[in-house]
Order: sequence, then structure tokens, then C-alpha cells
Amino acid sequence: MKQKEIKIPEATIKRLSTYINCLERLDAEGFQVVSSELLGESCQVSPAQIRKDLSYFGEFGVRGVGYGTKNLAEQIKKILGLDKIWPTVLVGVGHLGHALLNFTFFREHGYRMVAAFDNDPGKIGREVTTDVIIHPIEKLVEITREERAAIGIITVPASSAQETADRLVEGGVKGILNFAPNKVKVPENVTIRNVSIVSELDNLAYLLSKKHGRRRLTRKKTISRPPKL
Amino acid sequence: MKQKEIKIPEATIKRLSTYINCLERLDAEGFQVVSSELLGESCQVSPAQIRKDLSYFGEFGVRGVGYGTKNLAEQIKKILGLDKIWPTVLVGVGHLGHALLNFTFFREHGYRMVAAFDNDPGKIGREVTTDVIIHPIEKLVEITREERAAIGIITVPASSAQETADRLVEGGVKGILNFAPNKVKVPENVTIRNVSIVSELDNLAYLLSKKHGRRRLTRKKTISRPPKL
DNA sequence: TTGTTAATGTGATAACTATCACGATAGCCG
DNA sequence: CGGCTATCGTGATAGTTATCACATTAACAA
Repeated sequence: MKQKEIKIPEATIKRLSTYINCLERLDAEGFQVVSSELLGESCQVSPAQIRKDLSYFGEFGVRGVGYGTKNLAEQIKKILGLDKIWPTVLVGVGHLGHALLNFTFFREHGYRMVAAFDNDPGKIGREVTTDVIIHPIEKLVEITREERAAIGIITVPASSAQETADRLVEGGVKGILNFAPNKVKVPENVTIRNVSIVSELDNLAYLLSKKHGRRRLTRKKTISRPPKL
Repeated sequence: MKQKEIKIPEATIKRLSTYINCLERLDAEGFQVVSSELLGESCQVSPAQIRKDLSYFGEFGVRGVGYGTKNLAEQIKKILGLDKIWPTVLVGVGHLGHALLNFTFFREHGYRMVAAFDNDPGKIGREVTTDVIIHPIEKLVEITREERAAIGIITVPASSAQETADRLVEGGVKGILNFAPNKVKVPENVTIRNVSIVSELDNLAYLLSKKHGRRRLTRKKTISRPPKL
């Protein structure tokens, strides 16, 4: 493995997360050792791709044998920083926010929901099925700072997404996961990830209309012009 | 624009979806015409990238002027197949499923939720805030076929994701959006998109531990080996 | 100890994607 | 109506990511 600050492909990081899942499943199925081929089969990634991805971070396997299932999962977690606890806050306890609060997977992966916020007085203070307390939105900055939350999750309507992001930054979070459909801007030193559910569906729609659609999108040289300006 | 069956980058399709959003916002702000620079500013994509993306499908702008805001949004929708109605079913009316059913954005983008399914008798038949009816899961294949649903959304627990996918395929859907954390397998002729919320968070965790972490991940040549096999 | 086998780790190569730079052109104004 | 300006559309180029092919090596058996 190389020592220089090699740039890791973003796609590699995405895959690492899925490897963990597959490894845990394979482990549960009784595989103490997995080959890149078996793991690849399991998570639909080519064996070569898996080996390459891992090679960016070190050597985790035994030639001629494979990878220790539990060990590899452990190592990948360390790579992704999932061996630490990430204090997290969530803003906007609507349907989606509620869903995320109850998503047990988070806790298992090292994320600790330390607080939630909403501007609906009916929801304030009430504890959900989890032990997370919902605070009024006015306390966002204060509590986020107090709890030293590193990550903020935005599940508010599009119209207030940017303002929410600003407050989270003010509260000192270092990363934001935004589920609102419009992208938000944050300072250099804060990392933002936008999850657009609609985009995913639109992507599907495109693939479907291409494969199963009646006619081609662009058959002629015809140009679609905007109305005269 | 070229006529041959050029391969469109997947990334381009993803961006097109976000362009629609930005265009609608800009339109609401009163911009009847937008330049690639303004649009780029708005959705955080380089102007050249936008022009390139659009050039795969035709010429939509006016040199020296820009793009007609409304027109461009319309054209992109046509490209993505959002000018048609996509009958959609949802399986698993838990928190997340509930959230998606109530997501008005879907309807606005051409997706019509024609039915939902759940195996909890308490939820069956009850209408949610929307006009979607929740059926017992046993009727999935039948109703999906009846309604000619093209898209299926999976929001069931990981353990039953694969079985749900199988039934959706049996019911005749052409595309599946899977929110369960484990990937599912489908036949060649069905398109699958996996949305992994945990992966997104893990990605964030990685970036944060790299930027703000105490120490580097791989400082020495040390190799992490699995326990002797 | 030495040969055999299986599966890793990785340099080289191919494929894909984004960026750049500039030619083309519509609109405007005098 | 001709020159000027703004902005598009796109071929060429640079950068990034995935695939391939094989040398390497741990385990095991005779």
C-alpha cells in the first residue's frame, strides 16, 4: 500500500459502507471467511473492484484464503470512522424525521441521536418511541453546541432548509445530511451531503422511459427552442 | 447535437433532476430567462457542465441570451419522462413509507401513488392523509397488475426486502426503488435503484473523521491482518 | 521441504466523466 | 445593416474511476 496522500475515489467510500452490510449478513450466515468473489456476489460488486477498494487502505486479506469476515467488517468500520460515536441532531420531526429517529440502524452504526428539534408546539418535549427529546427550534444552536453534535440531519420543508443549515453550522456541526429537495450552501469547513429522494425516482423514470418508452426522445434534428425572448 | 445512440453519463441524469428544481425556484423568483452561469450558481454545478449535460439532448438555449426558464424545465421533464404519469405502488407503510406517501413532491413530478401495502392488519384499508388505500400484502401481485403499476417502492425491513421485490416483479413493475439497507436482485428487464440512507451518513462520517479526526488512518506500513485462520 | 492450489494485491490499461477554450450566433444599438 | 456583446454548443484535453491480468504468497499435503 502506498503512503502518499492518495485520493480515494468517492465511489469507493460509498461501496465500503455496503461491504459492511454484506459482511454482517454473510457472518450471520456462518461464513467466517469470505473471498472477494463471494463478497462481490453478495453485494453485486466485481471481485476486482472490492480488492482495489480495500487496497487503498491496506492489506486485509490472506492470499489463497480470503478475508476474515468479522475482521474485515471491523477494519472497514475503522476506515469510515464508525468506531467512534457521532453525536447527531435532527431538525424537523415530520414523517421523514420521525422515520429516521426510529431507524435503529443508526445506533448500530455509531450514530447517537442526542436531540431533535421542531417548531410545532404539539411535538415539543414529547419523547418518541426512542429516548430522543424534541426541543423547540429556538434552542437548536444552544443545545447543538452543548451536546457537541458533529452531525446535523435536515428533514424540514424545502423553504426552511437553508435557514436550518445556517443554524446547525452556528451550533457547530461539522457535517450535514440534507433531505430537503433543494441544495443548501454551507461554509468551506462544513461537509454537506444532499439526499434527493425525488432525484432517485426521476432517475428511475428516465431509465424506464428509455427502455420501455414508446418512442425515442430525439429522433430528428429538430431543435427545441425557448419561445422568442 | 449528435444523432447516434450516444451513451449519456449517469451523473448527467442525476443532475438533470436537480436542474428542474433550481429552474422552478428561479422561475418563482421571477427569472424568465437564465444563463448557464446563473443556473449553475443556483444548483452548484459549473456552467460548462450544465451546457454539456444539455447538449446530449439538443439545443435549448439562445446564444447571447440564455435559456427560457419555464421552457427548459419543461424540456428536461420531457427528457426524464416526467411528462408522463407513472403509476406507483409502495410496500411497507412504516414511518418511512408513511413519509413517502405524504410527500406531495411525488405527485407534482408525475408519480401517481395507486396503492400501498402492509402486513399489519391495523393499517389495512385505512386511508392515510392522502387518498391512497393500504391493502394487505397478499394482494400485492394482484392489485399491482390491475393498476398496471410501473414503479414499486420498497420500504419494508431488510429481512423481507428481497421477497417484496420478487412479488413486485411478479406484479409487473418495470422499476423498483429500494430503501431497505440490503441490495435486492431483480431480473434483467427490471431496473433497480437502491437508496441507502446509512451509506450517506457513513460517507459523511468518513469525510469528517478525515478532516477533523485526531489522527491519520494509515500512517505506518502496518498491515491489519485477520486473526490466523 | 517442496510442489500445488487458491485467492490476494496491484501496475497497466481501458473506459468514462468533467473541464477548458473557443468558434458560432442571436440580439441589440447606433 | 454592420459591428459589438453576451452566452451558448462542442471538440479537444485532462482527470478520474473501473477493469484486467498476473505476479505474489499463505496454507496445506505428501
